Amino acid sequence: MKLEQAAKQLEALGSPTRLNLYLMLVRAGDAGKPVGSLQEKLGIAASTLSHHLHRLVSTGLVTQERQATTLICRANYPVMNGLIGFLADECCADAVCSPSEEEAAA
Amino acid sequence: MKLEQAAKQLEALGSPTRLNLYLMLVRAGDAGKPVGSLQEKLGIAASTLSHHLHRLVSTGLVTQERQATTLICRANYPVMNGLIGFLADECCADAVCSPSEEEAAA
DNA sequence: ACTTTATTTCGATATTTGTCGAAATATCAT
DNA sequence: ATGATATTTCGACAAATATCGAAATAAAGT
Repeated sequence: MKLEQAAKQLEALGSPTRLNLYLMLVRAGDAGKPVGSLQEKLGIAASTLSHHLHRLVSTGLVTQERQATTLICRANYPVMNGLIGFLADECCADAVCSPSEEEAAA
Repeated sequence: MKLEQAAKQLEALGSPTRLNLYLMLVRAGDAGKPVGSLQEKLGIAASTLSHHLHRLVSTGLVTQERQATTLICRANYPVMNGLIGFLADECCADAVCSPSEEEAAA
């Protein structure tokens, strides 16, 4: 994964509203959640939610599927795994990340 | 980890400049990097770098230690591990996130 | 075709962010 | 104390973001 892409995804998750939003979708699982239901729970204007959702969707972290007039949103797990992998890999590039260990570099 | 805290850390990493900065510190390992050296490599104004560093430090992702007139910066691995753990935990709350298919191999 | 429901786009505004240069501060050497 | 080096704080400004309400669009039912 490119640094630019990772930064975009991190930025997308780096707002309490959007992180909360994403977690709601994760908890909703495969069924996903319609936009309206998310809006009700978050208590923000529909236009504001649309803006935040767009940011999540544009990074690939969330997908959307139409079902009649409602839009179902889902967390995109592979993308999140890619991001976690990026962090884990880069974090451990030259260093030992487990807090228990201190010296292991060759 | 609280959502608010995780969002702050994600936001801190969610800028190409700061993510790059953090990765430089990770690669520097235990020795860390003085601010001046980081500034030279990044080619940004000292005051701008100071601003970005402050954001990383204030979330706990980076620590600083004075050595005479220079400030050594280091990546704070446990904090990063906490963040990765938060993402992994929340990501897998209700769903199967098998990283084995994505990267395991070997 | 018209209406209803669901969501987005538009325009406006307040806040936050990123950036810089200049001045201030901190630490050490002389 | 004075001077040198390293870094931060202080304004200042442009750009991006978050927010809202109103109007526009999409899809389906009547």
